[in-house]
Amino acid sequence: MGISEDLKQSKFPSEAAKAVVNAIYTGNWIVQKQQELLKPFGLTVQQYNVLRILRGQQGNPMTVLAITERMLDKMSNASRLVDKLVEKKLVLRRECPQDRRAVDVLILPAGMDLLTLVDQVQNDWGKQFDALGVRRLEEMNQILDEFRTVFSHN
Amino acid sequence: MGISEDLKQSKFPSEAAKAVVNAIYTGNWIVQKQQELLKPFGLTVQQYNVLRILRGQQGNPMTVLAITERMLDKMSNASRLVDKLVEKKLVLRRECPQDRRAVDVLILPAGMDLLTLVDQVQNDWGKQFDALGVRRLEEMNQILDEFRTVFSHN
DNA sequence: TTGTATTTAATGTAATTACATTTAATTTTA
DNA sequence: TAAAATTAAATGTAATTACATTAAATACAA
Repeated sequence: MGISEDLKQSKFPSEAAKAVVNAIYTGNWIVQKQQELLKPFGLTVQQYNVLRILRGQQGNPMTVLAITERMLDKMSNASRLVDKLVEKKLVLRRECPQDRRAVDVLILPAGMDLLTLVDQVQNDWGKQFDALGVRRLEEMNQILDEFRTVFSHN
Repeated sequence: MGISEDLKQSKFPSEAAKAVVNAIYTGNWIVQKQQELLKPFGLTVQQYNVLRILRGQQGNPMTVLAITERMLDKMSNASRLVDKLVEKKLVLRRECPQDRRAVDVLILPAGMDLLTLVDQVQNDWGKQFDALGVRRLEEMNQILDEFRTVFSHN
């Protein structure tokens, strides 16, 4: 039931190559599930991610740059994501008084309310991973961190 | 140097929630690196992935559907990816004689040659993961497989 | 100060992706 | 067989993403 079966690929050039493929595949697999869950709420995964980041600031505003630093996908355009969320009236955008180049973004009550709804669904889904046990999940986090930090010198 | 620092998020609702975020982040992190490496060759990550799948068939043709089954991102449109590869003259598309609904796709010598070039760069990059040790990489693959199969009953 | 460099965000655009629909071929069923 | 259902791929489209450029504000250096 591993990656070999999922991708119908019996062998890999190395265990490292397999791990690379496995990590990408697992990430995509999760994102696709989340996408499904978010669809009824009219949110993309990226928009959801930005909303959660804003909530994490407990009502304090964040600049677009600060949001980008916390995003899972560094490539995506936070400016346009915020645009969409403003359109949906889930967040507020206003000029930052300290630095007029920057823009403060704040989550609105409607955004918080939507997150509350979405979280219920996402948490129900995520709960199933508890079956792995905290010990095993810690191990997974540890190993993924290690994997990325092989490159810390780059 | 873990996920907490990378995303500047000090705590997570649960170890499972952290693992979900970590898996997505790690997958994106790898894809971004690959993207960079592929750029000089004019290939997207998805196109590269399709080429490798075709090479894996050792010269045998594959239908578009068979390609889709092996793709890392099941969502993407193999038909259009093949289009791009045909445009670049890296693969050949022809009607499948057994089933005229289907289409056979074959990698061309030019495609193989390009892969050889790209592989050198990708392998150099991937080689650094060997520092983790085969044992540790096996553990990573095992744990990611487990993570996905918590849901095998869905 | 003034000119230069840097920072922050927005924008233009081309390409890609998501998703639904269509077309054509094959398989199943009545 | 003929009609209906299913399968495989292509296509239309709207949204999103990648990436370069621009615009505006601030910081820095001569």
